[in-house]
Amino acid sequence: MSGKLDLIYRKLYSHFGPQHWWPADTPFEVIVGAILTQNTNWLNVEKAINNLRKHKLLEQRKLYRLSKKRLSTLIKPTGYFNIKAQRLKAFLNFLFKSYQGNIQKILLINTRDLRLQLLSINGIGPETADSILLYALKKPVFVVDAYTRRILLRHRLVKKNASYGEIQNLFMQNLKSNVKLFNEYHALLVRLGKEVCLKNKPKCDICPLNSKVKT
DNA sequence: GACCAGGCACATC
DNA sequence: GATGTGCATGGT
Repeated sequence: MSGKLDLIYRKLYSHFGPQHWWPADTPFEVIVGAILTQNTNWLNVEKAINNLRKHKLLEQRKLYRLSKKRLSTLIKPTGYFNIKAQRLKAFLNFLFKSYQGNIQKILLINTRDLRLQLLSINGIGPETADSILLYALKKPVFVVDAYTRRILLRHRLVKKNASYGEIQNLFMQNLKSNVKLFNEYHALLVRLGKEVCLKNKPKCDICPLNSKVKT
């Protein structure tokens, strides 16, 4: 399997090139985006983030002080705005109550414990926690999302009812543990899912995974 | 107008 | 542990 996952990565990278993830200026902006993008098109997330930026609110202390009501209005374009405002507030409460609002301080915690702490926050599930760990905090954790699952299923690399953890282990046990690799690999799977895997069912004729690696 | 998007919590069986 | 449902906007 390890060779297979390496091969897939090489095919994707040679086909699409680097994806430059995560599109954000600061770790805090990554975290906000990770919560806002739950089951939501990224274009809608950008509108919400730009609303926050425009009002100079894209900073943890400012959002911590902002009312939930006002926050939900600003993030309206993402959909689920009430629940997402609550989830952002839940994360901010965690950040300020446990780490005085200082993201550098949470970097001192070992990755396994930090992941458990993130998962204990209401509104942060496995994908959001892992996105925060990998893309905001640069920890070598593989992110599994709906595209990843769909693509692996399509190519018969996992069984239909595989859990999040099983899929994550598949990558983490068969690839070298490397932030840059995990970053690019997940981004490439999302790119593939958006552009190819959904639009060409069931044969996926133009799927780059069905072609030879370019040399 | 239907369908989908870089999930999650909660209820129920 | 598996399955179903609510949350909601904007693009195709």
